[in-house]
Amino acid sequence: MKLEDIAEKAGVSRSTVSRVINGDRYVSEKTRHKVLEVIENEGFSPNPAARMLVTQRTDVIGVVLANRVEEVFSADSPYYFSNLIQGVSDTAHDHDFSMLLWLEHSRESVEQFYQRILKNRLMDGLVIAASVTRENLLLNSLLKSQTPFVLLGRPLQYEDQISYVSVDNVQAAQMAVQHLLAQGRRRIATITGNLDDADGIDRLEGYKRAIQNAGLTVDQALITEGRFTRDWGYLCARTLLQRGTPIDAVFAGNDAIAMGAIQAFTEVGLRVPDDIAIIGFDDLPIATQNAPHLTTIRQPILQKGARATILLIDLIEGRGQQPTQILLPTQLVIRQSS
Amino acid sequence: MKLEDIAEKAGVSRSTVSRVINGDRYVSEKTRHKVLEVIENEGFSPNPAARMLVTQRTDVIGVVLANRVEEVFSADSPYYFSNLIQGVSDTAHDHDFSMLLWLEHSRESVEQFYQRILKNRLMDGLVIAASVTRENLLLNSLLKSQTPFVLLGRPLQYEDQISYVSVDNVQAAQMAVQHLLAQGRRRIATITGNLDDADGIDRLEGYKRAIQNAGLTVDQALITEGRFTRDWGYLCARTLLQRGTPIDAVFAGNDAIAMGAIQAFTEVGLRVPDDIAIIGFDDLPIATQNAPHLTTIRQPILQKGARATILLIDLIEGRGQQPTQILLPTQLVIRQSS
DNA sequence: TTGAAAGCGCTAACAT
DNA sequence: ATGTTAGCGCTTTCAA
Repeated sequence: MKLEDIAEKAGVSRSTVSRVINGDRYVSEKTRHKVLEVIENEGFSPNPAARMLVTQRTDVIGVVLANRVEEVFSADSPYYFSNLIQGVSDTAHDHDFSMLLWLEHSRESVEQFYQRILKNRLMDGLVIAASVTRENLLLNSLLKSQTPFVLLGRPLQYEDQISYVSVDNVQAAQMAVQHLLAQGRRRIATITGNLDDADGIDRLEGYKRAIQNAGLTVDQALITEGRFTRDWGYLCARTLLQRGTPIDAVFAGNDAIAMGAIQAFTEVGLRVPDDIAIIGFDDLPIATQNAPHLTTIRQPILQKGARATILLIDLIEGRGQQPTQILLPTQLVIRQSS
Repeated sequence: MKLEDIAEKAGVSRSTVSRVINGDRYVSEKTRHKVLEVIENEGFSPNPAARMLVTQRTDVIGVVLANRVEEVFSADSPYYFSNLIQGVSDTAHDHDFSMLLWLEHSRESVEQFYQRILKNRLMDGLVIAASVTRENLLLNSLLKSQTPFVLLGRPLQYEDQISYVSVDNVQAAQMAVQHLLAQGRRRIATITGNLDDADGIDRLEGYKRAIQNAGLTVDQALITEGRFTRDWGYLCARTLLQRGTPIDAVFAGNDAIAMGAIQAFTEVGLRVPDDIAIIGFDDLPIATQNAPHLTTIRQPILQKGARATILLIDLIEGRGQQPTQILLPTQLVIRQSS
């Protein structure tokens, strides 16, 4: 079934059917009705390939989850990326876009992965959720080819040339540590997330600022460099314990880290929050699924995906040409662990 | 940049370039080399719209996650669907397909959702991960239009006309309950998953068979109908407690249910496994993230996605026309909760 | 307000 | 082994 068949059945020309489908104003009510009726009866929808070929638009966006598979969807935080995708998906479909999902294959290099994406010409633009150190190839090619894209998270390079959506990690981390300070804690440690990632870097920066603003000095013995996983949280907490430096609170780079840390502290008989307070970041479901419920910073994950997609579609449709940066608000959620 | 530009630079015709790109045998080594060199230099890849238009193939598959959003990606088990998607994605890309992801929008009806998918003509076929009661519209239309598709999970209708990949839930559930029986448990209750879903139905069936095979009688007071979520597990466990019927073990429809049940039992002072044994289904990460570690049935989630995709691509490419059903093996994983 | 016709970039049948 | 040519099903001038 094609346009021409509809045209014939409706007694009009191809062009008129096309006009009806595309909402052109210059069609009489009468013919419009007739044509819509035939389309409805036949359950017709236009061939997207033919349309793409002439319009040079696909109405498809790509979503790139560029962290290594195991980190993205494995043990700890599938929730985070799942919600991101849901936010993108909802918004995309609101604007009649479909969504091509790109996941790194376990048996391929990052370079191959990016090549695969770049070679695919089925997308009008990309939403990229990835730690950005590794994707110079991707970012460079995209910038060079003028392909519209929006980053989820602050890029470490070209910050002013790139549209992105994030939260104010520095400010949020400060808020977290200030909360611990307000509880009377003074020996506040931190277990960072990945420090090749703006989220990790900025949260550490916020920690330091809060400590300094309180008139304390930043003590390297209180800082452990981890990754955004539960296992790393566990390991880094043990490292802190082994160092022997007294601590009465920990600011964790995210909730997964916090859960691992709680486990480590609990195992050696420390009580949370009595002996040691813990605060996380994200407010994932795991935050409230075990005792003690986790005090944490809530960030609007779904909205991050949604706003990024709106931004991308604006870019694709030629609205708002210059790079835009959006920081979404966060919220301190006080529970039992602090 | 198009085929013709490459042709010109390589000093050959459009068709020859096309032949090289599509691996046609009838090209001399010399020209093939020349053409590939130009393609490489220019970073050319062919316009998929043009190719689709003539080949009537898109090399795109769709993945439909048709449960309500909240159930798919929310609190409990994003892990399950995430891994499914990863399995599909890996396999799709092995065969040079891209993957269009379909998530139900929070503000749309199932019917609208399915219409949206059916109207999109950008896919050669579909992998459908959904409880199947609700998608008569989808299945019917797909069957009628001869669109290739593969179901993840056994369909409740048209079972012999439909290709699907699942595990042998009946047998697996029997294995689970037999394990409890072997531990000397005799008052074995079950908290089912959704009973409008083949997984839920078949696991209940397996439970009943195991009970009967052991010479016991199925007691309705030991059966609670739940859903595949932690919350339902919690609620149904409380229901069991309120009924007052003595129980010494619970077969949960999945791990999320099991976790909720453990919480409910622990809250009233029951010890797992001393007072009550629990067994789950899936073997998600949550199974080992809290004490006691959960005894459960492991199912190969990634492989489910992978096999379904292979099946789908076979269908698309005209191999193996008749509907195929695949049941993947499961495994009893004995841990602390039993 | 409508129709005729050109052309988007590719593949594949046919010719050579 | 390579080139020529006719579409694939749409949108979009241009003309009427």
